[in-house]
Amino acid sequence: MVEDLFEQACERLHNNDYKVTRQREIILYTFMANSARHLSAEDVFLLLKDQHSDIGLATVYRTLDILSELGVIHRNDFGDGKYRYEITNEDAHPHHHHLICLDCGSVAEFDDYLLESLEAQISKKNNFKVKYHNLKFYGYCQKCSEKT
Amino acid sequence: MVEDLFEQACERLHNNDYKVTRQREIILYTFMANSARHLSAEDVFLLLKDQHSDIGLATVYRTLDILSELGVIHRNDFGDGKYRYEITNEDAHPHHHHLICLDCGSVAEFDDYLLESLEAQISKKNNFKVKYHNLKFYGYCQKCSEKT
DNA sequence: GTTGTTGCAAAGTATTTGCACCAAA
DNA sequence: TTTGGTGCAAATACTTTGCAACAAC
Repeated sequence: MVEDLFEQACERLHNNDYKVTRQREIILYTFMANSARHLSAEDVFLLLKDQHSDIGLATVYRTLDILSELGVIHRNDFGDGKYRYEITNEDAHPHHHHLICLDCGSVAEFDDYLLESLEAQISKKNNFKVKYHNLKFYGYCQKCSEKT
Repeated sequence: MVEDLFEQACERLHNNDYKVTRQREIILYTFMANSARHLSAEDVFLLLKDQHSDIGLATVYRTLDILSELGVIHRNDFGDGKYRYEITNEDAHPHHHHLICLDCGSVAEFDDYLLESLEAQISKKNNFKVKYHNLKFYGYCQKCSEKT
């Protein structure tokens, strides 16, 4: 299962004339090992610092670009000034959206099940070919609600 | 109607111990005169350049911060690396969401009418106090679809 | 008069790029 | 061997900040 994800990612790199380099493998593994988190480029870089201090920040940025272009990881913008990425795993963790706490910044998730029909309506009404959508709820998580 | 918007904005400034300065008035008028657009800080600055070249870019940024904090304008992030603002006008142009073209970057709008119930569900299920939501559809506008 | 505001230039933050060297296929 | 990838440092893009002069109330 986990190997599948990795193999799939390598295949996509191949198919798009990208090489499977040591750096890309390591970054991929980092995402697989942190599938519950939403990592920024800096986060990834810091996670690598101990074991793989030779990998530069620019390489991390370049790899994140490629992997998200290929759909291997998904790029999120939670409005905190940097992109955050998570590995795409439609089997174990299908398409979902985010609940972002305005107080502590924590990010929770919820499944996406009723945007499909809305997407179809929108497409028709506006002559707009929807490729994907992005839904975010901002508010206060339980912890932060209780503080007040 | 238009004066109302302006008066309301000034009132909110007052109520929050902000002064109603010449610069803030001018920037407000700029938004009212461009209500159909989604202006970045740079856009506003350039619109002012001819008639009001004395207003600095930093002032524009500071004013946009305050006005969006007060809800007079609304801050959007369409993923092109800068924030874009539009004036809030619940009467003439109620709460809405955006269709962003992945090709030409144009932004169209659609009304928001069915997210309310979803919001309630989410709140209950996740113990999360939703304050607001943000829905974006990415895809191709009619023009760009026809090019291919 | 008091206090918040302004313009400017400098600093900050996230990201991208040029280039010589290096490694995957 | 060919072609794309890498690390580094410099560059870029957007935004924020320190500060002395200034304007709203």
